[in-house]
Amino acid sequence: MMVSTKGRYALTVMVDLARNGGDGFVSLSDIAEREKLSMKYLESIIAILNKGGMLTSLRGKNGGYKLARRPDEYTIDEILILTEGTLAPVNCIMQEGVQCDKAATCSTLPLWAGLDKAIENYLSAITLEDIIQGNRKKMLGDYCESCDPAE
Amino acid sequence: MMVSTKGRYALTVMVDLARNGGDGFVSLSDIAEREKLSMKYLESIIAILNKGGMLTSLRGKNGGYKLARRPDEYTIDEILILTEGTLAPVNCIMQEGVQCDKAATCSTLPLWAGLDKAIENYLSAITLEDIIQGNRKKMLGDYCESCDPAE
DNA sequence: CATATTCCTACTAAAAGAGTAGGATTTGTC
DNA sequence: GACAAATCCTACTCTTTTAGTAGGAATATG
Repeated sequence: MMVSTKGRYALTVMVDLARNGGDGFVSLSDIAEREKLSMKYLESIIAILNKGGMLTSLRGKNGGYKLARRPDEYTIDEILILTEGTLAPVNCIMQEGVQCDKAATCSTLPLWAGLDKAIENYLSAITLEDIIQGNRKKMLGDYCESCDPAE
Repeated sequence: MMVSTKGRYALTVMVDLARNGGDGFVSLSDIAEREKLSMKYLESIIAILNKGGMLTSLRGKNGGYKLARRPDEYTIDEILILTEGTLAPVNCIMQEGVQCDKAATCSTLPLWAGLDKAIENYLSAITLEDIIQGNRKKMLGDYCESCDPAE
């Protein structure tokens, strides 16, 4: 499993904020209730989003969170990488510098690199806005059965 | 991480067999030595490949394993699904029947479904033969720097 | 000052990941 | 028939990750 509940719930929170945010701040308890998720757990997840600059927050009564940018300015890629740490499908493909010592001669490495690219490709082409618009064509591509054939 | 050492080593074993197999049987100790992997661990991995019909085996002295088909008849997809159980990037996208109870209204589900398809698409288009041929163009696509621009 | 909120640290239980250990069984060779 | 080399099989262990929970401090509003 590449994306854990951490990344999934983070995305859910972002979508919820995009939908229910508007100008004001949305409290975490509201989000947790709407999405039927543990507020305590969401706390730890939203902290990552907040520290990563994805949100702005306000403490105290009537406080809460709101998106730092417009929904179309977030790619799914960056949300998931921030919360999951990496989206690499294998350990071979982690950070820039350090590589497996067999990397130079490894015949399967190009496969993993290609898979990594395919995933990044897909997830960086979709934005929060696409999700709240329900842009199934963009998300499901050729596999979308309920998409208008004309674009 | 979507693919663990189990899937990675399984692929390594398959590639090794494709390269060093020929007609005869190759012993696991040979493979482990060549690939510098724990033979005991490989034992449990190759058992999955064997039971899954990917290999034929011969017990006793001079025994070993060999591929059940030609290298171009194995997709990477099927090797990894057999050994990993699933390649689904999230828990939401597991088996056919059972789904999350929020599936009907979940706005992020199409994203996960699309990601799943993108992964399957990539991995089912590549065969063992592509790997042993070092077909970087196919594996790395547009990101391949050392690929011939003409085809 | 009471209350609703974010913020912060620490803890825990279960599952998955990455092997190890030991031996039973089979088969070819001397 | 004994031996050696191999697959086959069951069980165990240690570590890391996952998925939370618990409790309280800091802050802002009415």
